[in-house]
Amino acid sequence: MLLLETLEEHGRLRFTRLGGLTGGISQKMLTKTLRQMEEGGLLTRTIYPVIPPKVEYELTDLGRSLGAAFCGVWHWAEQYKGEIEAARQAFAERNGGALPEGASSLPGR
Amino acid sequence: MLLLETLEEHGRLRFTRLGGLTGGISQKMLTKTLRQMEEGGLLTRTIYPVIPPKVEYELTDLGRSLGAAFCGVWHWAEQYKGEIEAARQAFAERNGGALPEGASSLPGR
DNA sequence: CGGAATCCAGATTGATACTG
DNA sequence: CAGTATCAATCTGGATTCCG
Repeated sequence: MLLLETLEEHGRLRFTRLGGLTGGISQKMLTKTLRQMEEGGLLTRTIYPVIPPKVEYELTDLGRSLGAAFCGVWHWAEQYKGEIEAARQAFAERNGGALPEGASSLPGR
Repeated sequence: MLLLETLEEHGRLRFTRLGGLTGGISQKMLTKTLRQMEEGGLLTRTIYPVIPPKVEYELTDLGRSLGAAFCGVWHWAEQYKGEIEAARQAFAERNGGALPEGASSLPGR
């Protein structure tokens, strides 16, 4: 979803730039995710046979349509982010009083 | 998403029934996922202190709103399912000719 | 019935080093 | 620059057993 977003916003991008703009993604996951998206027809991968290498990624129509489809979820998350946080607080308070130590159901980070 | 769907369709459901209707989910994942959804405020968990035990799950307004938000993605998947499959075929043919054995990029089953 | 606890194989991911 | 290769640490989810 993040890559979809970045590519929607910036259009055609090179590997390193794409990684930088997306942020917080390792080079390995970037490669893997891009390949998967290419395989699924969500984007095109264009290789320029030059030195140093240059590879550009760009969403296909299919990719853009998926981005559009995710808009609803995107907005939902934005809109109810606070509500979810509140629900979590309430939940933790409800039955989180005496946890066996380090039992935060949601991973830290 | 599957649980969201099932609960949207059938309303208030008991644990075992919910698992059965959803299909293909282990008891462990069912429990875990339901707890996470409860924690996020997507559903309510109602315990009836009877024997044998009886617990019912029902979406909250927040949960239903998420279900609605996913509609776009749901439709997208339905609509472009074939296109994706075709893209994968093309991809496999493009550079899948001489794979080092057992290199199907997508996990089989 | 609705879980919790335990075990474990396999998948995911980050970190690191190497390359044309 | 745009990867690939490899190792190690998690994390995941299924299967199974036990319990009030």
